[in-house]
Amino acid sequence: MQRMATSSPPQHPPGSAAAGAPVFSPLYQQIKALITRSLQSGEWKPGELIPSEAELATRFGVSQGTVRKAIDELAADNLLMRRQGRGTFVTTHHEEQVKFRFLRLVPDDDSGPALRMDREFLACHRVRAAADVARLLGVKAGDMVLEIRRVLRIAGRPLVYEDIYLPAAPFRGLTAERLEGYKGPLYALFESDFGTRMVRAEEKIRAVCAGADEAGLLQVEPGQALLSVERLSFSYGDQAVELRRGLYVTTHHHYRNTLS
Amino acid sequence: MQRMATSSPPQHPPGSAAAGAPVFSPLYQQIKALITRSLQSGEWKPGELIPSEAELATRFGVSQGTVRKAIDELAADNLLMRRQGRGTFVTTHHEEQVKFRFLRLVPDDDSGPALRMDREFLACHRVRAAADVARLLGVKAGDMVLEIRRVLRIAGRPLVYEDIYLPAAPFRGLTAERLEGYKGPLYALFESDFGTRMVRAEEKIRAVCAGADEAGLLQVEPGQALLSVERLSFSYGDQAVELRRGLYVTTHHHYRNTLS
DNA sequence: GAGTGGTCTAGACCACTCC
DNA sequence: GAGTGGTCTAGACCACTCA
Repeated sequence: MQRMATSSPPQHPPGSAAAGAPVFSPLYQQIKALITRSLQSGEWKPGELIPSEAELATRFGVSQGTVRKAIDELAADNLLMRRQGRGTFVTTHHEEQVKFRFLRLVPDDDSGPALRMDREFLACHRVRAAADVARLLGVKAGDMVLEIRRVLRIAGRPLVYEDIYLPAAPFRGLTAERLEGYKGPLYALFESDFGTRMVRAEEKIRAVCAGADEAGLLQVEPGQALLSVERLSFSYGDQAVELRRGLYVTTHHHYRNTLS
Repeated sequence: MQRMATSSPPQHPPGSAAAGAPVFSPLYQQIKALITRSLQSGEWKPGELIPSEAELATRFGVSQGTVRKAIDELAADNLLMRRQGRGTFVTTHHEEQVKFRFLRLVPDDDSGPALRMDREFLACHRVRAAADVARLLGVKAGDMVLEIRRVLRIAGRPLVYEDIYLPAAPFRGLTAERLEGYKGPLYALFESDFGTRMVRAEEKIRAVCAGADEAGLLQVEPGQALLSVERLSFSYGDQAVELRRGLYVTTHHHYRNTLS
């Protein structure tokens, strides 16, 4: 492994990242990129054990400490999971603990046992992407996208209505039947069946009043306040692969966030 | 520095943290605790430079690498800030970049220049804590707390209404006049005048309909949907020191969150 | 007991900031 | 050039898991 030198002319003023300047890149960042590439290419699949630190150090020709630092950061980003004595594993959405990494809605009274969430799929069809959807997903306006609509219920009461958009190409073959038959989280299905792992997401949250349609779907009064959550999810390499527009009923649940 | 041994009887079954078992504590965690204590005691004040890694290593009798790992974690928790070539500084709320660490409301169209936020204080008085407020702040119901009410405006339009509760004791001397005269963020004032640093916070977010009073204060129609944000802020040692109930107008702004 | 990640050390050298 | 944090190495030992 070659270190990227701060090559020849040290002409650019200190502190300024001059245009196109060959900036210093630490070795462990390069290792991190190599590991990420192996994850992306499917060399190590979600849930699997990756080679030991010593093995990777040999493979990349660096010290174990350098591999360690790379893995540290990937673990901090939730791409890998370390387990002392066992090894380092690729993170997966098929795991109890990770189930609520993306849905941040929790019961106001969380003392009782966690209730099972029921899902009803209302639609799953191909449509042409509207301009805003296309822009966010990084496809051309009018390109085909998959649209999924569903309602989540808890103890029979509607809690969430979601409108989900996926680029058609990578999710070819995703049908209503497949959705109905699948038990786990949607992101686990995407991971298993389509090799697309959601790694990161950004949400825009606002309060809106329920319109007639939404009120009907969520069994609330028209005009009731609902939490509107627009989520853009990214896979490896910061590629946007899902747009989700949700309406949450927050009468007995709330969106939980931690600031630090 | 003594390492905490996994003391005598290794009787508890592996993997289970048996009651009161003297668990293994790495050296760097102990160093981290010592540094935190110095921060809490005011030995190093917000904005100040702390001793160099080498100096701390000597003081604590450990290697620089161990101090480094401790500082790494404190920096990740936003308690310290490293600056290559200059040193390590205590984080402070008096800094441009940190201004919006806690207020996550951003304009829908963030292309224009950031607009200045105007503040109007509606109240600042001592009241007896209601049961729920007392519980969250960790004081006894009926104890005195400080209540501050304010409205934030942007370009003259009301954006946020907040009802803030502080335990009376540590904030003795905080008056309406002091609030009016202060330019920076509230958390910067708390830090400078009362030695209380907000380090972490938890928010519960829901959607509510504006009542008559709230609609008046925020200049919206009664019944309009508002974002309700209840924030509990913590200082060093996970001590709750502020409860804030806010209502955000999200017609041209949204709450931004990142999931990973 | 072998293998894994986790901690700790000591030392070298690099990049950055400031005088 | 002195001082700081940032990177990288090599090696020792520890805690944990599993066979």
